[in-house]
This record gives sequence, structure tokens and C-alpha cells, in this order.
Amino acid sequence: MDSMGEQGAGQVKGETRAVVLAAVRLFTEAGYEATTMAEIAEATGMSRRSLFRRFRSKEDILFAEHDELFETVVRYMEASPETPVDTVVSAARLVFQGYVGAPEITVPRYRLVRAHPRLRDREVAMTARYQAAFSRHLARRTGEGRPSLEVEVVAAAVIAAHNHVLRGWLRDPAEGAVWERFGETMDRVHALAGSLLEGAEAGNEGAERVLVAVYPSGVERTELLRRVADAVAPPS
Amino acid sequence: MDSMGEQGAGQVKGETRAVVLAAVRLFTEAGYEATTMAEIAEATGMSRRSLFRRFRSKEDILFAEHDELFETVVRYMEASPETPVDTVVSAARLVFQGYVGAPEITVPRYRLVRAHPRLRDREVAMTARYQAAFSRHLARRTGEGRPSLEVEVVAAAVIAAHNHVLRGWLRDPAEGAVWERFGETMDRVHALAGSLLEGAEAGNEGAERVLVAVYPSGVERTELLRRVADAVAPPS
DNA sequence: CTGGTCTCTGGCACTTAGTGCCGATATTTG
DNA sequence: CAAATATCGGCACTAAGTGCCAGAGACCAG
Repeated sequence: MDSMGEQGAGQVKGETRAVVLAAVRLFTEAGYEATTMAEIAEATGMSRRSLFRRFRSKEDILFAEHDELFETVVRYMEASPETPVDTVVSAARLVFQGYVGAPEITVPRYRLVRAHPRLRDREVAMTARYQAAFSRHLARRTGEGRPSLEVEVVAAAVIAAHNHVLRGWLRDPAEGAVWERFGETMDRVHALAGSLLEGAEAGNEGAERVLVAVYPSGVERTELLRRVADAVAPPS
Repeated sequence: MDSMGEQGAGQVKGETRAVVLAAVRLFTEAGYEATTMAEIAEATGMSRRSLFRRFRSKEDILFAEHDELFETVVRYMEASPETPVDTVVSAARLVFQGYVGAPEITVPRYRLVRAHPRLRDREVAMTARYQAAFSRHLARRTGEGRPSLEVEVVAAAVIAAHNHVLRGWLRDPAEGAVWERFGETMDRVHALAGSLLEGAEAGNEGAERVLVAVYPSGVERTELLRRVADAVAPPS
């Protein structure tokens, strides 16, 4: 069989994608538990042993692309010149892109994940990894040691917002305007994040400010504007 | 061997606790993977088969008490007369109590969890279950169908805050003032939750609205106010 | 071309989690 | 007491995951 010079540090193989697609097909047709590693090996032309070598477990086949994406996202954050919050939001966008850009994997996987608690746990673990990575990034870039409460809440909020939009898309991938929804949603958490972390931004000279106003829906507009004017009055 | 009338619907057994403690001891002494179910069975005086019947898997032994706690928390929320946000915060307090009230299980488990990715995933999955339960509770009590973005962000924030304090305690269970820290932290997310969900509380007649504005810090106040005025103009 | 090392691969055997089945033994019910 | 029922323990079985080894191909030095 043909060989191809590869090895690198956790880089995609191309062959990986084929295996994942084959596995997804088998899982969907015959059921996750009913499909054995031997069958996957046969379907992909590799030996059972080599299959276990490349993917450490049956679950790992299903989430192989996800793992690669995670590596990519972490590297992206390390290299990003944006502010910490912007970087994390962009990273979330990258993850979202990873899903909607590969529906032939992520959509059937979503069905499998919903049906099998073990797989669900695994999916959840992935998002937890992202959340932890976001927290670490925010903490480092704002000069903290361990992530502070604010940082962890912001990371959790970004993840929650991401998942909120993602689940909507996964339930109905055909429906359009996903990116509009994503952008709009992220803008909202971005504002929240800004208000929670205000002043902690790295070199926050020309940083943006955020105003959050909560008001009864019946209030007069002029009254509202007066209150806003008070709120944006110079602090000290 | 002595028998004791039991069965109930997922109720504690008392015997359960003994098995968990024995398993924790074995895992700690010999390592998690090195300890087999047969050994746990022998150590607890039951047969391997019965062990698998009571706890569905090896992991489940370690998290058995956690599962029971989850059931308790869900029932608590269903019966709580408090406002949704208060209920969720109290529920988080219950979970926290579940940890600090059983350090002989949770502390060594923390060490095991940190060392074994599989167990870590399982722990993460538990917190995700709580977060989902919180979201559902908030959504139901505020008359929504699916949890809204705000609801999910609040649930995520409460969980993040809970875990923030919990991890601190797990790292150093001896250090006191845990409950003060917990209370103070929860107060802060409670305020955040209140502002995010304000107006959606049960019986939300005079609902409030939220305005979030993000603006460059250098912008003129008059210009900002003009933009805000535009933003709050009646929609359609 | 030849011998040596290094790596990837596949085959084989083995351990162990987890399950189905069945007979024995309480436990409850009439 | 007898019958129905649930629980328990033993046995056998499937399949995930691992260690070991031997063979095939790549690369290098002589």
C-alpha cells in the first residue's frame, strides 16, 4: 500500500478524515455499540491494531477532527494580536466554523451524541476543554495567575453562547442565517464580557467601553436618555 | 451475610457509601486502572456480578454519591418556592455542600480525577448535567420553551462560580472560610443573573428591557446619547 | 550491493469491563 | 404453606484496549 511522508506534531493526515467518515457511516447505519473496531478497520482497509494506534479508542475516532480543531484554536489564541476578549470570541467563531464547515461529520455525530450518554459526556468534555483554554488565555493576558472569577464567568458565558447558537444549527442545519445569529449573539456576550473585565485589558488605551442599561419597558424614552446621560458621566 | 430491606427508586443504600469508600481506598493505593472490579467486589464482600448490577460501571462507583446528589438537587428545585434565580443559587449551594460535607470521598476523588482524563471527563459531565438542569429550571419558571441565551448564560455563570470556589477548596480543604467565600461569590453572580434576567421573573407583566451599548471610549457623550436614542426608538 | 538502524504495520495473545443467562435463594403476597 | 417475584452469584461470552514480536520498507554508512 502507498505510504506518504507524514508524522509532524499532531497534524492532520487526510487519511484521518476518511476513517472518520467511514466510522460515522457505520455508526449511523448499524448503531454505535453494534459497530466493532474490527469492522471499522475492515471498512477502511487498515488492521485493527493500526486503527487503535492512530486513534486511541473508538470514541476518539468520532472526535478526531474535534481534537485537531482544538489544537488549532489554542495555537490561534497564542498568536492572536487582538485583545483577550476579542481573541476568545474569535476563537469561539473558529470552533463554530469547525462545526458548520463539516456538517457531514458534525450533524450525524450530533445525533449519535444525543443518543449515547458516553458520547455526550465526551462532547461535553470537549467544550470544557475550550472553556478551560479560554479561561487560561484571559487570565494570562490580563496578568493574573489563576483565572479569576470574572475570567471564568466570561469564558463560561462565551461557551454558553456558542453552544446556544450551535445547538440551534445542529437541530436544523438547513435553516440559514446562522452566521448572523452567531455574530449577534457573540456581540451580546462580548458586551457582557467587556463590562465584567473592564479595566483589566492588557494595553487598554483606546479600549471600548460598555454600557448595560436595564429599564422597565414602560419607561419614557426621555427619562431613559436622562438616566443614560447620568450613567456615562465621567466617573470619579 | 446480613440483609437489609431495601430497593426504593434510586435511594441511598448506606451500603453504597461503604462500597464507594472501599473503591476510593483501592484506587488511591493501587491506582485506578490497576484496580479491577473483581478486587473491589472481593474487598466489599459482594460478587463481581452484583457489583456491576448496582453500579453500572467502574466509574459509576466513584460518582455514585454524586448521582444521588444530583437527583436530590433536581427534586429540591422542583419543590422550591423561591424565585428561579434564588432557587438555582440555593441548588448550587446544595451541590457545594455535597462536596465539602464528604471530603473523605471528594478530596481523594479530586486527585484521581486530575490524574485520569477519563475520570476528568466524567466529572465535567456531572457539572454539565447540573448546568442543563439549572437552564431547564430557569426556562420553565420564566415561561420559556427552550432556554434562552440569557438563561443559559446565567446557568453557566452560576456553575462557573460554584466551580471556582470549589476548586479552591479542593486544592486546600484545610483552609477555612469556604462558606464565606462561597456566599460572597454567589452574591456576585446573583447580581449578574438578576440584571440579565430582570423582568423575566415569574409573572412578568411590566417586563424590563436591556440595552447594551459598546462604544469607543473616546466618543463624545452627545454622540453616544444620539446613538442610544436611535437604538431605543420604537422598533417596527 | 550489503549490513545496520529506525519506523510503521499487522498478527497474536492476553487482560478486563461489561452483559446475557440460569439456577439458587430470599422476600413478598395470597 | 404455596406461589409469584425480585435479588444474588456463578458461568460463559463479546469486545475494547494493550504488550509483544516479527516482517516490510526507508534511510544511511561503508
